[in-house]
Order: sequence, then structure tokens, then C-alpha cells
Amino acid sequence: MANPLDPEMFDPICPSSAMPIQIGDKWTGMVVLCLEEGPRRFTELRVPLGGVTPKVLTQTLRAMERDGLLTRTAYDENPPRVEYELTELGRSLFSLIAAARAWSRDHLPALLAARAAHESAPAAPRLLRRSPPSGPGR
Amino acid sequence: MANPLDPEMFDPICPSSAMPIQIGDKWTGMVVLCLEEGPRRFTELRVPLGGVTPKVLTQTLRAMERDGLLTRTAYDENPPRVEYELTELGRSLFSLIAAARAWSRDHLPALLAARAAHESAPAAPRLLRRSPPSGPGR
DNA sequence: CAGCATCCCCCCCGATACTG
DNA sequence: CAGTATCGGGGGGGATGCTG
Repeated sequence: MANPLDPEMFDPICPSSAMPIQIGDKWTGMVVLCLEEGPRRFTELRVPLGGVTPKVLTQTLRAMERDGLLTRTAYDENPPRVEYELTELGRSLFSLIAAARAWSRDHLPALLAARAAHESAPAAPRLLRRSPPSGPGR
Repeated sequence: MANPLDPEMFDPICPSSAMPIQIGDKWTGMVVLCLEEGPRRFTELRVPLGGVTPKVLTQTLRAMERDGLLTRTAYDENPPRVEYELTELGRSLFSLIAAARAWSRDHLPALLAARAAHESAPAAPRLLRRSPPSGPGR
């Protein structure tokens, strides 16, 4: 429940940008996964989301709060403590994320292969003649 | 197989922009659905995708071709004829789109309600005091 | 610790006009 | 019919610096 998040739970090499599926904005899906085991603090979330700036993470969390995907609870302590926790609606995204992951596992390699093939051989024939014109020139 | 596409198969009122799931770029998912029943021509695709400009549709189709989601076949006729058809990989997106639609049907109203509630009452309390400071001022 | 302010860049997307 | 060429706006996202 309160286990520390794995700093490498998201592979930076993973070509997630190539994935034809996206949950919300860039970081939304990963935030959902980070909150799977229970509430987390702001800085705690930044660990696995390597490189995300506080501004962008705040934007993401505010948008998710606005959409009812999570709740934000600020405790009036010193130092400040804020916790983010998924709502039922937020948890409903798990099935969708699982479907996206399953698709990626099964089909993303084919997509990447197709992409690589097109980069190495962009000279593929773009014209097919099925019904030749009545009078071909020359 | 060759039934004309319904010009209103995509509801312009539908707040698809609010959906926390996106397949590829803006038009990718809709192109996949347009090609569900078989190959379609360029102009044929433009009908249900109201408002999409030829440049953007071309970009979308080229990207999908590059990723192996569809094939492009140009016939050397006059007037020109080009057909786009889903590949097996492209068809593999159907299950994902179905999952996204099911989620939207079941949960999008709640998301929109949460969003509307936040707009009408942004004055929600953002501070909770659980552990009162040792000495509250005054 | 949990942010806010500011600046900036890139890229997606659209509007318009033209072509083989 | 099926695009291409050019221009331009908007916003998501990142870098940097500062604050209660």
C-alpha cells in the first residue's frame, strides 16, 4: 500500500510515443498506475515520472482532479503534505490501460517494424496500374 | 461492403475531446472505423470526417501507412483513383476502440459531470487540517 | 515540500490556394 | 479526384527561477 514507487517502473527506452493509444495527456496514464496501490505525495510521484517538471505534473494532476479522476488532499502541516488518490472513476481506467498494454505487447513490435521498413525503403512503388489508360503516351 | 459512409456517423456534438483516450492522432480512430467495411477512396473518407482538410487527412493516412495500419493503392486511371484499406494490424485496433467506447458509455457522463461541477464551484476547499500546528496564530 | 511565474519551442491542426 | 504548397494559430510540454 505504501511501498515506495520503483524509479524505473516506466522504461525511458520504451517507445511509448509510438503507441497509437494515449490515456489523457502525456503523463495521465502513468499517474494512474502510480496511484494504483494507494495515495501518493507530489514528490513521490515525480520519482518514477523521470524528468517531469513540477509545472507539468501540477497541470496534469489539476486536470485529473477537475475531471474527477483523483482527489487532492492538502494537510496543513509544516512541511506541507499533499496526497493524491484515485477516485472510483479514476480506477475505472485500469481496464482501459490494461487493454492498451495488451495491444502494445501483441502488436507494437509489428508497428515498429513497419515504421523501420518505411524509413529504410521509402522508394516503395506508389503507383499500381490496374486499368491501363486507353492510350498510354508513346 | 461498399455501402456509402454515413455523413453523420460521427456526432460533432460528441465531446470526444473530453475523452481521456485517444487512438493515434486526432482522426486516426475515425479513419479506422470508416474502413471497417472495406477499402475506401480519399474523397469518400472526407464525408464522415466533416471538416477535415485534405492536407491533414493526407498526413493522417501517410502516418498510418508508415505504421502498417493501412495500405494505399493508387490506380493509374483518369480520373485518378486511390483506395485505402486496413491491414491486419489496423484491424487489431478494433478491440481497443471498442474498449474505449465501452468506457465512454459507462463513465464519460461522470467525467463531464465532475468537470461541470468544478467550473461552477471552483471555490472548493483546497486545504484540510488534520494535524494542527503546535501553535495556531492568534 | 509543493507548488507558482515566466519564457519559449515545437508540432498538431486548420484555412486558403493551386495542380497533375 | 487526389492530392501539394504555404501560411498561421494554439496549446501541450519543457527549462529555469522563485515562494509560502
